[in-house]
Amino acid sequence: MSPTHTGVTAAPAALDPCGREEHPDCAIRDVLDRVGDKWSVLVVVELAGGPRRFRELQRAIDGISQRMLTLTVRRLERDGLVLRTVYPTVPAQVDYRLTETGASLTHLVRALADWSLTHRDAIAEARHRYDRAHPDHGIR
Amino acid sequence: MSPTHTGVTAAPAALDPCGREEHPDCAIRDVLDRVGDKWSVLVVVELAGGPRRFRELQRAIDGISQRMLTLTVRRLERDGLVLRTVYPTVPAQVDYRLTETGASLTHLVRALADWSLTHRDAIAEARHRYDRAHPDHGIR
DNA sequence: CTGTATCCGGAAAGATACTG
DNA sequence: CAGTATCTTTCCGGATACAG
Repeated sequence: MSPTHTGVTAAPAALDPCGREEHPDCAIRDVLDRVGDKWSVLVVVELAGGPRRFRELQRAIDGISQRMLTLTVRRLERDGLVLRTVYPTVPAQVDYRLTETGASLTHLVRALADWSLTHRDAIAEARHRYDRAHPDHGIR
Repeated sequence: MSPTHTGVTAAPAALDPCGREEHPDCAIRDVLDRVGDKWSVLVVVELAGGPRRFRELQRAIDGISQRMLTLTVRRLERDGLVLRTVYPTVPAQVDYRLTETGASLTHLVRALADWSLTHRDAIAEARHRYDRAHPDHGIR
């Protein structure tokens, strides 16, 4: 029961989000680095509704720049989450759709959204309380 | 069936990860901004194993700086995911533990980890294929 | 021990112009 | 339409010093 949990069963092990805890590269970090950036999830969410063309994505996502959309879909393509199809028409036409792997991500996204919806009010309250208690704290 | 899905039922709506699609502030983005940063998840993961003191967290997380740990736990505290308790001993002693809300996050984290474990090989392969096909592409 | 306060370098993001 | 190429700005994260 020592606070430094020297006993084998004293402290429950933390979650092991990694395949092998010996391994330094954490599995969770992998997902997060892939999905945790500003735009990837929104692209996946949009593509969950079916194939979309470049401009459709850009219009749907609101606020994303051409550059960021390009980078985002490229990364998703590279990771095998999104399939990019070019039709040799003129002007060029490209569509993006989720692969099997990418589609399996929508479950996670939905779980994320559910959690967020469930707790957003509690979180907003907590923030207000904190901000009132610590007026000039520069936390973002 | 037109590619621009002008029909009402032509294209399945994308996932709605937001409470009200009218609302601009997306729920998912909220979670992601909170949880998608470099360290928050690792802190939550560690705290899932029980309360930890500042130094314990820092030692456990490996690579995190004092500054980043402070910022991370402060944000988590502000959002009501982590409870910070100060014991007026000398030297000061502080412990952090998950709140109810914070604990509920561990489910998501586990889901994230599971997904990652399941697909990491496929993703690694996809990357190698992509990188072989597009040798000098500067994608990260 | 548990932080706060600065400073700084580099990566990410945004804006914009241009091309096939 | 679907990008690429640049340039600029912003901000995250590390290092360090110091304080309660």
